[in-house]
Amino acid sequence: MAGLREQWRRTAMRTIQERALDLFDERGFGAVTIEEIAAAAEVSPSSVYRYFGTKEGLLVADEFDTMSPAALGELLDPADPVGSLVEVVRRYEAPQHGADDGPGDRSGTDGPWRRVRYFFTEPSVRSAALAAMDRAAARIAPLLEGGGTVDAAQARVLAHALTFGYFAALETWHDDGGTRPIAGYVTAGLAPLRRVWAS
Amino acid sequence: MAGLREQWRRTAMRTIQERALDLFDERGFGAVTIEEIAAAAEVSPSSVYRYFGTKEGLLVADEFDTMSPAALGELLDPADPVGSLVEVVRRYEAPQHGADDGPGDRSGTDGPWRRVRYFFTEPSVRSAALAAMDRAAARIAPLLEGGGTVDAAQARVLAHALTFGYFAALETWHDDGGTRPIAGYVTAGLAPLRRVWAS
DNA sequence: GTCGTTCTGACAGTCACTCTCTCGAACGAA
DNA sequence: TTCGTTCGAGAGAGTGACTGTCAGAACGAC
Repeated sequence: MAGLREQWRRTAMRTIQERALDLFDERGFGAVTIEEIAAAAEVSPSSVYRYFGTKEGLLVADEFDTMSPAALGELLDPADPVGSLVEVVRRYEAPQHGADDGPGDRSGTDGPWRRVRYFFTEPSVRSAALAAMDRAAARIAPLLEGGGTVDAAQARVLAHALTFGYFAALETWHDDGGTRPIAGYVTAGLAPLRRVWAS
Repeated sequence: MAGLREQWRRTAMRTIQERALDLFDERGFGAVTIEEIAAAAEVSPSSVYRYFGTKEGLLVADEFDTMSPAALGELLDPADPVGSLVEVVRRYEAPQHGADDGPGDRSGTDGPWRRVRYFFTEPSVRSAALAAMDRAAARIAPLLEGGGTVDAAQARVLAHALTFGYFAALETWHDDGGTRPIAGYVTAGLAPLRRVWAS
């Protein structure tokens, strides 16, 4: 059912991303070419572009981008978007999101840290991450009109406030060293925004 | 005092920007090369890069980027940032911001419309605009800690909420055709955010 | 097995952007 | 005014991200 083709596509994407991360960590983002990444992953450069679009996409590729609107709607409570966001982050942070290697040293594996670090150290990647936040905002904006207390324009503003507020919290987390759980930073950082939806 | 050098630099930047806009409007952003812009403005391509850094910078170059922190501090009231923002937009929209051509047809001249249009029609320009908002947020964040009611992390979140909320309002304005004043869209769109600073 | 579709890799081309170097013109001081 | 100094402009070459197109191969359905 999974489709043999689709299955191989996923594993190919994973290995490309991993090889890319390896090279980036080793020599720096700017010093690695797409061609080298393709060679390391044993695919053609064309495939890298087909899968990720841009070089930055290798780091920013986001499962939320491909999530269906319906699934997104279940995640987000229009009455308490900040709480929903914290919950999503908390679930996302739970184990299993470190590839499926057993317990042990987690520093070099694939916590969020490894990818996200580049959001805040590599300007072009930061820009791409901002664009991803922007796309996310466009998707959740309609979901915020729920209560009927805000119109479409305000929903758009609040969606941007949420997604980029999240981004800001993520940066604080990064600046702190990226050790403590992200959810705490989101809870604390976005606390003032809760007043928007307070009764 | 103005420095003869600095003066010519400014006029050069103006003409480059105007020629670029002309070409973009005529043939589309993607179909114009830096080389053509440089030729039209009678400067070298090197100068275009020196002045604006990137092709998108031609449209996103922002006087707030170069504004001193002190001047920024005077514009922004930590107790009512939304009101301050509206006030800045209102002042920015007042006449005189249309170059120094006399009254008359304003459609083709240089209202905000002409540049801002590309923020929402050209993806790469949108991305650059988001980056500019991000830089602005980094600059105003420290100013929001005024009351002592928010810490640095929360100030960063709120700064992003403000700047990208503004961006969202701007997009609504654009989608509406860009005719009515922007300040109205900012006031209406950011209204829910006022609750954050409500006593 | 066979056909239509879809994905892949190869290739070439464009252009944004960087780096380096040289020259001339503006600046500050005598 | 004049003489160093400094700064910016232009020229040129190079890199690499990204875009198209195309032929061939693997896949899925029958």
